[in-house]
Amino acid sequence: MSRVLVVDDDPQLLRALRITLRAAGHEVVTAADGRSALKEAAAAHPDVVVLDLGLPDLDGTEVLAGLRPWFAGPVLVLSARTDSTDKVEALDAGADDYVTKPFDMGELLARLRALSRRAAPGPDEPVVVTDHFTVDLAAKQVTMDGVPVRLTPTEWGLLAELLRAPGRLVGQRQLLQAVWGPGYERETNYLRVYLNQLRRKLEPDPAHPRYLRTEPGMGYRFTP
Amino acid sequence: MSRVLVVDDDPQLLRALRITLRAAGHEVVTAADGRSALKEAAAAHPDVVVLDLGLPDLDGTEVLAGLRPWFAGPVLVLSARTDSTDKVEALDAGADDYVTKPFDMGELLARLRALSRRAAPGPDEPVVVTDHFTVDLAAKQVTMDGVPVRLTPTEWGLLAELLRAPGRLVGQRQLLQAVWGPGYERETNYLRVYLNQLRRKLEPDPAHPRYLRTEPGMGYRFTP
DNA sequence: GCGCGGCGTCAGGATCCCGTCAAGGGGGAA
DNA sequence: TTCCCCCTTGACGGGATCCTGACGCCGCGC
Repeated sequence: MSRVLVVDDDPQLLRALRITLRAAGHEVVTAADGRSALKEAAAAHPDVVVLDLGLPDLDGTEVLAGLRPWFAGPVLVLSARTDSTDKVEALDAGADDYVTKPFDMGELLARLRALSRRAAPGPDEPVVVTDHFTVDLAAKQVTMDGVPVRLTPTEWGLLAELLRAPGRLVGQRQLLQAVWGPGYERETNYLRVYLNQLRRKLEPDPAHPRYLRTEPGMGYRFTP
Repeated sequence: MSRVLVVDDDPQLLRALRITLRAAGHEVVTAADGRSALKEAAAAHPDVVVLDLGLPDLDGTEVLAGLRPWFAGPVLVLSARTDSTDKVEALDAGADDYVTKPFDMGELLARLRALSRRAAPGPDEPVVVTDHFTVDLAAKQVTMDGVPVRLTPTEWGLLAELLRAPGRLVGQRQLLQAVWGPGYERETNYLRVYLNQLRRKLEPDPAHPRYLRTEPGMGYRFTP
């Protein structure tokens, strides 16, 4: 049916999830910590990720942050923490659903079905190539003519959000919310400043953008 | 930001939701029972629906069933029932998320944000093709012979409203209200000006419109 | 033939939006 | 501590977009 990456450090729960998901017709890949989770995700190209927030090495939100720039599929977060601030944090960091432990297996499967229904058909190719520069979303690296280009975290977030939907127009609100978080939807200055910086670093002619184009009054668009 | 339809029979909760959602920058439409929910959904074209399962007239799943054939946006279900079989049932009936009452407002908003993030690539057909031009609603892009055509936000609003009902007549009042908002129903000048611009950009012979036709005294019609 | 309402067309000015630059502040590294 | 990088914020000029009014045309009814 689809490939699921399960990330959890509890071997017992991992085993139970593997059996249940297999029985439901999924192919299962597992990881027990954050680093191997990111590695497995890049290597196995899963359709869905089930992610436990309580990992030994990395914080769950760090894994989410490492995943989201290039992984377009749904991420379902598992956690023992029932506090709603934790939920809000994880959801805003890019999670699509949040289930508290202990949970019912049937419900988990139903939530996965609901998420898969919405699955973006876009190919989550971790590397974007143009005539002038190459962006490796998974490795967080940009190169022009083989020379690496240094981007600040904010520049990177903005670029990643634009590259996730090549050719599609991305509204300024969506960009602001994705990069700066909810509550910054009005700060369109930020977009102007950072788009300018990105264009200076990536565009062959920053005054006449070819890749990072502006649609006045609506948003921005990355055209390959 | 986006239009939310809230369906609940508890006036107090309805009021709280309305206030919270407004504060978060959403436009709010409400309904207190299943039948008016379906009517409102058809009339107001919401982006998201928040649906209480315990309604006086219809069962929540019936509302879902009535909504889903044509409504592609996210539906978040509210319910007092915590049993996981209820959750599975609702999720498999087409709900995208299931929150049990009582719930935290911040969490609800975060879940709505997560759902809206996914909303863009709908399962419906977001591309309209004619012999002379192609309109990609999701990417907000128009092309003629492969060459992109730039439209202003107002032109987009008008075109999108006309394309939502291919072949059907759209009244001027409906167009004005959809694009300029309530209170502009008399400004038929606007329609003349912007229809003119659209025709100049899209029609092969702007003087004799083939796709964006006028019905004198009634409105306009897009004929594929 | 005549008047009238609705529509298409055009152009000008006000307003909003975008690109650009530079200065200030905060946090992390040396 | 000091330094440096990055983020934020404000200001300004130029350009695009929107609104507005005017004019002429056409079809309809009288």
